[in-house]
Amino acid sequence: MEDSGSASDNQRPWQSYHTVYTNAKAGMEGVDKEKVQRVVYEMSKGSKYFENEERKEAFIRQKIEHMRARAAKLSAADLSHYQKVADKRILELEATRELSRIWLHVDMDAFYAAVETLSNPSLKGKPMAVGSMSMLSTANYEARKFGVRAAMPGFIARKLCPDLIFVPTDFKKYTYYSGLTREVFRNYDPNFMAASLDEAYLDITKVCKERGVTGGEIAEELRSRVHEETGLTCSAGVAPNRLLAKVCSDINKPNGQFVLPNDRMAVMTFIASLPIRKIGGIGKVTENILKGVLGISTCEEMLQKGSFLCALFSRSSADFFLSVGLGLGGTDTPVARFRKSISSERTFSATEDAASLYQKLADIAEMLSTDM
DNA sequence: GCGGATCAC
DNA sequence: TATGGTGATCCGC
Repeated sequence: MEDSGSASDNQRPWQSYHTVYTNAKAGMEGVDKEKVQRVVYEMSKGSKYFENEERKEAFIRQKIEHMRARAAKLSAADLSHYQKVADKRILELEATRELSRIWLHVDMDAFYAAVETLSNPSLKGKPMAVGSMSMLSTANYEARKFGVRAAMPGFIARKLCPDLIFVPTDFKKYTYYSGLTREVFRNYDPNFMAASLDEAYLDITKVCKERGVTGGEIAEELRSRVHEETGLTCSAGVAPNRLLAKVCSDINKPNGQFVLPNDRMAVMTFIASLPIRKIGGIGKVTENILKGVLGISTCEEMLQKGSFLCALFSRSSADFFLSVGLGLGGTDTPVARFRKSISSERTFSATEDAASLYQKLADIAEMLSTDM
């Protein structure tokens, strides 16, 4: 972990503001990352948003320092104790390993952008993003070559790619096409789990067995049928659990697939060199903390540093980290899921006018009431 | 139990 | 000019 207050940052200040848009995303392999970071920094510096990001980054650095100090204080006896704790947990987790089910994760390629291109074919081959000057939902692959990506504000994207075409979001359209894909999914697993409009998990164990085909063959067929029914392409991952299937669907994106066999050695080899940031649930903060405190970058290192993980983190966090190191993930078919909360929020420009703040509160409460 | 932080899409 | 909205979970207090 670099020290963000170092002299080198004063020479290249944009490198201290480096936590946004840095994780690898499909279609962004050839991008000049330093140029993108410089443009993002130039467009961001001085803004309230930027100040808040810096405040959050400073807080994380402080948290890392605190945890490093705790780690350094651990005695040999402590470490020996926590090594035993970790070894025991690893054995217990290993005992839960399930290799009898085949999971498929399907992920539509640049979904919103692809749908918009279907309804307006003149967009084909041109850099395009769905969203507004404030925020982009997604960008097509032509735009990604310029460093434009989902969650980036449009005004920065236009700086990176002056010819970028902006298309406003149209959820009705995406919901309709999502429904078409789900009709295809249903044929392979009637209990499939929708993760969003453009992602789903399918337990294809049964259909593989009944038809005497491999998971890879099902994935090829499903992707063809999705394309026939919608004109859209998707990518798929096949693996013994959902966590791994999700990682696999990203490997040959777009319009590709990757199969990880139901074999313990294959899983352990696959997971060994895998960057932890690829794992769902490990975001930029957790990545920074694990790297900064324990030097952990790959899943394999989760097991090697098991004693520290058990010493420094809660039981549930340590269990999650160790299970990642083992390549374990969900294999069950959860029953119906219930919504636990409902909320409404709106971003607005800063004001100290009490009357206007109360009015906004009333408006948002009204929207929430309508939703409920 | 609550509010803030983190994460995913 | 300008950096989203919804829902879930975890942690510290």
